[in-house]
Amino acid sequence: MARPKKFDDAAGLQKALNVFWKKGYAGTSISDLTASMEINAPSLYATYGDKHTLFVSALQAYMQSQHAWMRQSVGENKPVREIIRLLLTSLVDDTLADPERRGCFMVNTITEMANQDAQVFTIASDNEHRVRSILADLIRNGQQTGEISPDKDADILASFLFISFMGIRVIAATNNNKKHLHSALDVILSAI
Amino acid sequence: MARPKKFDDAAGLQKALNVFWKKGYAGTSISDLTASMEINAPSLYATYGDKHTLFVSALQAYMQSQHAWMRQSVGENKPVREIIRLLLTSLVDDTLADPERRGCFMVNTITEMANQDAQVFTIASDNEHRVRSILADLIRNGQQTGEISPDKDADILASFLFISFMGIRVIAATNNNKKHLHSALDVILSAI
DNA sequence: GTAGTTTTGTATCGATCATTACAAAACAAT
DNA sequence: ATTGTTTTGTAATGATCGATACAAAACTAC
Repeated sequence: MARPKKFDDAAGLQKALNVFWKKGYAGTSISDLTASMEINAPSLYATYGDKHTLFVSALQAYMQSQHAWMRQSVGENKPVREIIRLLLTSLVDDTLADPERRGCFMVNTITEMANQDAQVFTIASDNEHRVRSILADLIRNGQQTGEISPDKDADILASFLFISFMGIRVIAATNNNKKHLHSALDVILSAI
Repeated sequence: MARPKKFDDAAGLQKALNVFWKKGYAGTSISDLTASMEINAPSLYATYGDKHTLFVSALQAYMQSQHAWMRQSVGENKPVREIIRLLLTSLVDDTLADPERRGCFMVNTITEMANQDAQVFTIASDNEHRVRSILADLIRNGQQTGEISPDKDADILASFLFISFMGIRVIAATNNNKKHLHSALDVILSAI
């Protein structure tokens, strides 16, 4: 019926995501994208729309993978405190393991664009609500099992954890002392 | 001896800082800068060097003002816990008070450039060391007065606080619920 | 007022930006 | 083999990018 595509849409989106993640929105050119995705500009525009549309698609794909990781971790059959520790430690370890030290694509996008781009702002707000919700459910879970004091406000604790998540992602850009960061995680856990 | 300048160097640098703060490095054009600073491109280049040099100057000016604010707060004759609370609350309040919601210029710069720009990386690392040092001294102070347990590691607590600082700056970009954020500060303080 | 010095304004440099016209190419259906 | 459809590659669009050449302008010193 027609000439077949020689590239995979989802794989191309992932390539674009990696470029945006490394260089940011304004710092990424269409040339950067076409080079990494190994497609021509017309194919890029026909498949993904313009630069901003492609960026939003990449950001949403990233967000979904993050939520999936978090939900999977939260769903494991382990003590709640251990799950929180695993979330924190793998956040540190994964951030330090990236040879390009790109931090968190969502954090990078928030600090670059949330104050200028209404669509990005909406996505970031939505992300915050969802992550806080997942964390609050986890904490309520721990309150039911007796691991966490029922006197504490689960929503507030979730916000505290969310702040810690964001902070870790920023710190790990300049501090790669894993032992030291892990010690800081103990302090975070002591507040839960 | 020569034609006099019609603008103030320091004021121009502050204008440039505000533009970079709002739009980021890659998102700011020379036109943006000359428009805000109300000077011509040749004057800009003659006075501040090229775009990157000007950016670094702006970043260092911002960093120094932040350190000055922090040192002044830390030096006040108040209980240590109260000082920490004041640091945290004014961090939240100031971030929310900015009508442009620009967050923290240092955080924005780290997430945009620390993985790509060696000079920015060095400045960010230096900033981290200095701030952590100020916070660690403050905590050791509190340990001497008996406000903070001497069993705790002041350097680790300082890192924890630094993480919280960075996280707050990111969160406040999408969450402007002051009451809720202040409640999260209670959790932070409970860990000290 | 003239000479010397530095800043200013204008105008422009080549390079790159995001985006698209257009036609050749590659397939399926007939 | 021809037709119809979609993707591809090439090439180019006007706009803007960071950075500068050049000369008029504005001051001081003499």
